[in-house]
Amino acid sequence: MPELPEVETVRRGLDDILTGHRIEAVHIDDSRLVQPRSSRAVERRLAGATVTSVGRRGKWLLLELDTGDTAVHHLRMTGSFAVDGETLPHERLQYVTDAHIVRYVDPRRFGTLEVGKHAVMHSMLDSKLGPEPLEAAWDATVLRTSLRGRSTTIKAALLDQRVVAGLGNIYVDEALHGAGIAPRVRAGTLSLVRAERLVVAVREVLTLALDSGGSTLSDYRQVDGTFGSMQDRFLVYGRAGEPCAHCGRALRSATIAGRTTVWCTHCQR
DNA sequence: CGGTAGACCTGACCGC
DNA sequence: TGCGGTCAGGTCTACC
Repeated sequence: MPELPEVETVRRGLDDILTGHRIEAVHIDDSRLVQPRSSRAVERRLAGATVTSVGRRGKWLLLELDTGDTAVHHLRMTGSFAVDGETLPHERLQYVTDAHIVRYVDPRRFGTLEVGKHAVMHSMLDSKLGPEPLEAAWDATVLRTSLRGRSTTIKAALLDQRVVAGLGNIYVDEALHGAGIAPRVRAGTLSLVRAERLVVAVREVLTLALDSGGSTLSDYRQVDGTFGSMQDRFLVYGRAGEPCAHCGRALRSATIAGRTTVWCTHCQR
């Protein structure tokens, strides 16, 4: 589920709830969650720490702690957080703070939690992630440089977190539609003009999604329990066979880069 | 180097 | 109602 807009929405919710508060206890109920597996050690390591900020890098959430540690969550497909209330189905972890109980829920248990020293966690993320798409440092020239010589499709390239951090299957399809670029275009052949259009389209769709509180499909919701509304604004994702919003022709679907991909064969070249 | 399938899990949904 | 098949927002690994 969660791509950059959903993870950023969760970050803002967690920042409001956790920053400045002391973690009294952590309860982990999923032997797969912690990497590398030692739930009890992580529970002990986090207990007593105060959260100094909640950050995000790509699709990763970072709880910065006054102990010098960073707790790094990845939600994968179905992870989400909720605050207070009753125990939820598929609850895998609780942060019990001096003010709230923060619950991590993940039906499919793909999500991960890693805890380590601040510098270690940040360099781990930097080693696997490219630039943030909403930061000015990422532009058409940077994008073209990262795509140079790559024969793979633009769809696969945008899903590659080393090219740009935070896009997933939904927002790649939406951005390619916005930019008028077909998903099978060879990444290394993108002209500067088209790269500029793509950067603009990525920023537009991510900004719209952030303003909508993210997309709610089945699992995702905001930390306060409210739903996002970006799913109502998708122009291509989940709309195979429906008319293109621009030209009215039926949207086409195929598997590209191993993922279901939807696009308009007329508007996207 | 690059690409694609398979694995990791569970639930929802569809057709019979 | 129940069963089997298919699909899902992500990433990593094995293999060609």
